[in-house]
Amino acid sequence: MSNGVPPNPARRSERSRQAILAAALDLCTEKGYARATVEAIAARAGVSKKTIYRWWPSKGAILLEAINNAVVMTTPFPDTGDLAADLRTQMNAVVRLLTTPPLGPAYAGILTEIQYDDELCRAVQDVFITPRVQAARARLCIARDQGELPLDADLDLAVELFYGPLYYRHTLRRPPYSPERIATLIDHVMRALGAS
Amino acid sequence: MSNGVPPNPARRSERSRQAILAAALDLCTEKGYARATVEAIAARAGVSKKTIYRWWPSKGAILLEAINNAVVMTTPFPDTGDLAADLRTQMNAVVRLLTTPPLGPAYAGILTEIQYDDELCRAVQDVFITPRVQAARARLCIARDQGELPLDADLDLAVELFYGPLYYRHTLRRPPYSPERIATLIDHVMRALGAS
Amino acid sequence: MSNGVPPNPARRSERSRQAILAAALDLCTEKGYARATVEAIAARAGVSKKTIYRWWPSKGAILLEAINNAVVMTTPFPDTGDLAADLRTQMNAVVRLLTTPPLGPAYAGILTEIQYDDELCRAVQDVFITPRVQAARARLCIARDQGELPLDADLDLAVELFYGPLYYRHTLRRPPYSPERIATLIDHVMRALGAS
Amino acid sequence: MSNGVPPNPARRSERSRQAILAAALDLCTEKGYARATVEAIAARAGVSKKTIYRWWPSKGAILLEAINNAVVMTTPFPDTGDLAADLRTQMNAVVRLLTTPPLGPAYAGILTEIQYDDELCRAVQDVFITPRVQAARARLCIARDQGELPLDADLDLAVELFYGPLYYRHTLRRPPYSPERIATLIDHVMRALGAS
DNA sequence: TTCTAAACGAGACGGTACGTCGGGTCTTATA
DNA sequence: TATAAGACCCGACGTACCGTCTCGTTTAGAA
Repeated sequence: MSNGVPPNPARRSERSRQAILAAALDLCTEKGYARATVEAIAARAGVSKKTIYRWWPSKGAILLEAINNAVVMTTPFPDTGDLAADLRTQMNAVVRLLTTPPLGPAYAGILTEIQYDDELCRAVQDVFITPRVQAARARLCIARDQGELPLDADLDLAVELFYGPLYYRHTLRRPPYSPERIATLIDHVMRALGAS
Repeated sequence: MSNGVPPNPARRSERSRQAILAAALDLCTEKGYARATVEAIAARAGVSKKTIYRWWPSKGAILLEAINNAVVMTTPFPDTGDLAADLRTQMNAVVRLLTTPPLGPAYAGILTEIQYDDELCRAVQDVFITPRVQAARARLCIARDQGELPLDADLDLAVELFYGPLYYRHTLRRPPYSPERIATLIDHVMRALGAS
Repeated sequence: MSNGVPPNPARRSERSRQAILAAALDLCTEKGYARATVEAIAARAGVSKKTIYRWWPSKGAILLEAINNAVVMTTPFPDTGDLAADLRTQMNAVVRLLTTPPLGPAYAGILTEIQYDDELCRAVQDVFITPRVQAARARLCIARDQGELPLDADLDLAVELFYGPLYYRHTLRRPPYSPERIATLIDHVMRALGAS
Repeated sequence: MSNGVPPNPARRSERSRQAILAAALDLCTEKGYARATVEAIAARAGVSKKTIYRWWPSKGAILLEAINNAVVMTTPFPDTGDLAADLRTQMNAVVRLLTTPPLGPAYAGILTEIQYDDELCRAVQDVFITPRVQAARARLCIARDQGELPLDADLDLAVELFYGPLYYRHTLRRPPYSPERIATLIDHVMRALGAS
């Protein structure tokens, strides 16, 4: 399936790479994930399809890189010492990621693609999901150590109780959580975890 | 863009309809949602593509009907008087729906399709999601009236706390909830809601 | 290929027959032979496709009947005693048949259809071509008997020399013969035949 | 309706082109013009339909090129100094073209297609008909200059008197001219033109 | 005059082919 | 040797008609 000889990254055109990532995000925003075809991305970026397939295995992979590029610098998990406040910050950011251009359509598209593309799924887990889940869990761990959560709190379940409803709404295309609703959600889950 | 004349349902071939629904589910199971093309469904069902497009606007619509056909008779929301037990029953059924052939692949495919297809999205809401959400909510309502939940319990949030984590796992392709884990989840959410 | 039981002509609906013939000619004129589909003819005539296929084996057969209906009463081969004049009359009529609505497009279409449809070809020969060729030959025969042509004139060749150029222009879609040009053509052929 | 960008002929695959032309002629011979569909040609040639539509607007255009390829090298209008003999040679070749595989079915099909397809008609005129008509006329011109025909001979009419009957027989699907009959035809037309 | 078998309108059906689109691979020329 | 350009094979799309086949509903000839 793959080429015999992998390309030499040293000779890669950074100019093309940036153009492709930008074109991919733009097209996702303008026409939606499904119509942002590799063909269209190549045309928009002024790039050959071959160049795209040389460096990425699929459209999803391009957008994963594009999103990661954009998000990586903006969102370490906050730690102000107030767990609920930090969760509000973070969860609102997730809702924004799921719903707001330019990243929203791209991320939503990736979430559909991983249902069919195992390779992409692995990549998304590795570079995107797992680190963020770990970060969230680590923040909860700190909160527990500082007494904001009981010692026996089920932190893995906690993560899913916090984020599950957000993804539930997205997957079923219900209206996204408002900040107020997120606050309510956090209160409930904290209570579920046995917080004071 | 649309048809001139809508077809006459009275003259519809039930034989073809059944063959199409069965072929669609089978192909979804065998080759996955993406490869279950309209072309392949038509061939498998021994039916012309025109017949498919006469009655359904898209592949997703076929599978929605197929799933609804299969599920409608098996799952009214149970009411044994024990809310937690009923939730366990129901939520395990949802996990099964999301993961187990022949319906799993089809339902998963539909959940991706509604991200792009507004008409299908509306149909899925109307015939599938909303009735089931309402049924769940109604069951919680009964539980509240019977004192299993406090009078001020936020039932809408409750639904999302129960089902959110299930869809979260599915959307991110994490391993599905086990029955034990579901029990734990239910315990936590009951506590979040302030159950005794 | 054919039905078990042939239909009973006594019970045939004359109303439908007329509507079909008219619709076929109209559609041929409006959209051309190729777009005058059986489907469109049925719709235009307010008639079921089954009714068409019950009485005609193909679109070409409909139009053959339509043309024959229209032409049969207007054109016996003229005989004024002046062969050249009669030929002018007749050949101008042929050019008109080949070029002028409502019969032109239909006849042109039939001439293409007989290249592929042997049954239609036989029908066209029997009901249309052969009688007219015979009539022309008969007229030439009379002319020969009356001394307008030599006794040894090759009448079969004559027919083809008269009509051949007309069909040549039609088949190659060159501009049709003008009346003047027809006169010249007749003069030449008369000379070829050895007329005084 | 038309394409955005015309393809670049320099990059064209000669291999595919040859395969397509050969497949088109073969299928025409084997199954007839009507059944030689673009789909079948593509399959036979081992080529995608896209490749066909990239370079030809229609099936007729393919066969026009195929025929022209095959005929161009074999038939300049002969000039042995004996007009009647040259006409015999040439007209027999035309009868063969109209009746004999592999070119006969293809040429016959094109002659029907040009009745509906104006673009193809223009192409056929330009690359096939007009040059050959001109060549015939030029040969007659030479004959006239050399005294084989009178100075005032109507050469345009002559061409149509020679070839008209051939096309007449073809269009009406009468049996093709035999060489002997062609000789008789030529004699008559020469006399019509006033040859000595 | 009534009955009844047919022809009828409507149009759904299984097919074949259409012309288009995009995927992923491969070739050619340029820098 | 990576690139832009883009032709290539392939598979699927959604549409158009084909000719066949039910369906009720007229309707016209025999009873």
